[in-house]
Amino acid sequence: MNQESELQIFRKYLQKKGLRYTPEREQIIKEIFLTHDHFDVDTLYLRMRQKGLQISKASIYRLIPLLIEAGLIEEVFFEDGHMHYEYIYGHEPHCHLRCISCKRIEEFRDPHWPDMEKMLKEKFGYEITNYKLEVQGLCPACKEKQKKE
Amino acid sequence: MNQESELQIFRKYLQKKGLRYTPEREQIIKEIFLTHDHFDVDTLYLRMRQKGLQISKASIYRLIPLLIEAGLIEEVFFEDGHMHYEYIYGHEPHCHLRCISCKRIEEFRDPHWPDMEKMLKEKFGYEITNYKLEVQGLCPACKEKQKKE
DNA sequence: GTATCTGCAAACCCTTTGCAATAAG
DNA sequence: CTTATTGCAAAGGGTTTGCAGATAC
Repeated sequence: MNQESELQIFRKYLQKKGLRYTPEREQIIKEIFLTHDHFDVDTLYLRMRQKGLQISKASIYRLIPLLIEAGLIEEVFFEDGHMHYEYIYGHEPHCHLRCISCKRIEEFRDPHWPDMEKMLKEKFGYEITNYKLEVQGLCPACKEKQKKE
Repeated sequence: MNQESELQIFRKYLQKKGLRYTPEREQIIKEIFLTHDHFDVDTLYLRMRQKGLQISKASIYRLIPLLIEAGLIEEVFFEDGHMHYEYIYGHEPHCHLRCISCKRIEEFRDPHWPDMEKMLKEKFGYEITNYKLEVQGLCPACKEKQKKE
């Protein structure tokens, strides 16, 4: 569950695919691993630049599909014209509750998911690969603000 | 629940906002109302052109936020580089199960949602405006195909 | 009459891609 | 040594926007 083992998972994935483990890829992955927050390409890129790491955006864009296929990150939502990702490996699956006003995000577990998954398998015959429950609303603070207006 | 009443809902919405009910808007809305399928801007635009309706894409793009705010349509998912919408007014809320291979979509009800909504309100104090449960997987047909390969 | 709406084309922005040089295995 | 990867800059594609003329109210 430490950083070493996640890098190793990715190395194995690359090996299996005949792809290469480069310093650039290692730097990007380490930067993603640093936090469990959601991220987007531009923010990640700027964060790395500020640290003096010179990585091109193209390399980040090219790495993302690999990380998704390796099961390390996931698309979480599309907002403000670009995709947002989340580093998921080793973390319990969770859902997102977003405030439509201040964009704050709360995470929560869906206790019903195992039942739902079973139901979907039985009813539709699908092999489920992932699920995403996204709830939107007004957080308490923004609800207050609206009242005052 | 018929077409007339949905148009009226939209007219009221426009009136309240000081906006105008134009023939172009009416044509676009009627076209969206024709089917309950998911749609995207380009498909809608081409469908209208084939019928000889001359509407600019800009007008469709400008109308969409209004329809969402009026509660008539909803973003359902972002795929293949563009957003997909769904006409929701008067329809029971439902979730989507998508095949990652053939892109087929099944709809289903989430029987646990009322419980979840209650839980989220109590735990986080949010006023919930909408939710989206999106499940991905392999449909039975695509599962068969993969076995053979 | 006034403010909104339209179509058009250009601008925008995120993402992808072609290329020549570089580097991993 | 072969093939994948890099950075760059240009291209791509969906969406937004500025504008001038038209139109709803």
